[in-house]
Amino acid sequence: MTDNKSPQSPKLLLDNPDEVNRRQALIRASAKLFRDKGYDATTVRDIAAAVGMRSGSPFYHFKNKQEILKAVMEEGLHQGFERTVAALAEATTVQARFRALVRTQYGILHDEGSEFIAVLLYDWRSLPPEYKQEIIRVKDRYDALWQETLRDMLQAGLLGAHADPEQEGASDEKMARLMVMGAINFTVTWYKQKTRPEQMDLDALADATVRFFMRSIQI
Amino acid sequence: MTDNKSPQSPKLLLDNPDEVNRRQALIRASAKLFRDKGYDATTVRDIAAAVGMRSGSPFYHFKNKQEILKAVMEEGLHQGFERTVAALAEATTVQARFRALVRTQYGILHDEGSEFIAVLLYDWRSLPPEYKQEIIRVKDRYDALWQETLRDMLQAGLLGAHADPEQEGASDEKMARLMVMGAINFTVTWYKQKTRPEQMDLDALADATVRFFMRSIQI
DNA sequence: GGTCAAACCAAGCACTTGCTCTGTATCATA
DNA sequence: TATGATACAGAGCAAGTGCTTGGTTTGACC
Repeated sequence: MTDNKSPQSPKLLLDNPDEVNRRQALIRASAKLFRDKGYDATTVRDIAAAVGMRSGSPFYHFKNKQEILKAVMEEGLHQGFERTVAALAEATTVQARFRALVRTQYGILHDEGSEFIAVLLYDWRSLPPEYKQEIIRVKDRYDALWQETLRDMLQAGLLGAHADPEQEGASDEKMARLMVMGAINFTVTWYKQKTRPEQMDLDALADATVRFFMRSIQI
Repeated sequence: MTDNKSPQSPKLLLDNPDEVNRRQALIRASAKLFRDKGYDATTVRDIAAAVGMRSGSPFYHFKNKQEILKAVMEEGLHQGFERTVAALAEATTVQARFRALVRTQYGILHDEGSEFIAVLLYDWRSLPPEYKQEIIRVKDRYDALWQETLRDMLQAGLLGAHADPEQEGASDEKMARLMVMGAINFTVTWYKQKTRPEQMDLDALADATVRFFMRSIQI
């Protein structure tokens, strides 16, 4: 016995303009499943069923399961990059840019239908090494967006222990990025949206995060 | 074909006093494997081979694979709790206790042979819900150790944006813990020991972390 | 109306997985 | 010396796994 369901009716192409590309539907469905159960615990049959396919059909779009994982991560990085660039474009001051970075990252991690980066963080070790390098290349550009603003923050004395003008520099910048992004990214392990009403929403979470990390300006 | 190796020679009981208990050896070996490849990607045969058993033998010590995962996490929390309590006992000032917490947590996460908590963070979702509750109970006591010191830090104005005496309190304390522990715990995704010589060791990493989070004392 | 590619199904293969079950070597104790 | 408990080995089963392969449907285009 293999699959059993009603016969095919491939009219999704015209019905749902959002998913003209069935490949994109597979990526989105896979991201949700990977985020919930993990890459290894998600079977190809799960993925296929989530988009109304049979178990063998995803391999028309991807040559193997690992390429689905890679596609999910790439999708996340590209979406994340564009969202971050757009958010930074609207911010003028350093403080506003920092707040924009934080808020956008929370959205990327926790918005509905945006499970890609969470998968990247969770299932990184499931990705074959040859794929890792390609992803890292995109991730570096992503990190650079943060690094720039954090450097300005440090120089302005808005971050870190004390505003010491003659400090190491690059090492501190990297440390600042790892700590701030670490704290934010780690929310994927504990933050659950829409569970309880008293739960902070993403705006409140971003505010609290900015408040915690950013030093008040010494007037 | 199943396993094939030399016949058994069960003298480990007296040879290796560290692992009088073979169950403990299974837990330790499993922790390493889980940490490397993840729970789902680690087979029972991997675990058995790591301690010189055949594929069916671990089930003499554990009723199923999930109980091995649970045992790994419990071991991690108990070890972590004791290490943390011991470290706090030697620290007197608030700053020293904070530094002790940070340094100990890094050790728990990255010391050789101490992969339990990393597994807890990585493979939490692989644990069946009925087991999760038991673990959470222990984890809460663990978190309380942090909460106490962080509260003192906040009240002394050593943490957070500004030392505002009449602030919310409990909410801030929790946020502080989530941010600080998040940043530290997230190092499991990027910190690799003993790779390159210029890499920070755990002491340097702890110092940099404390420096980043802790405000200098206003003299 | 015939052709063709895109997109999928149906069926299954080869292999792996967690786990069981029976037997057995070892040691402690009576 | 008999007996029971401990701690495995050995063999394998049933279910599930990623993936392949050949055929089928659909819509587009000349």
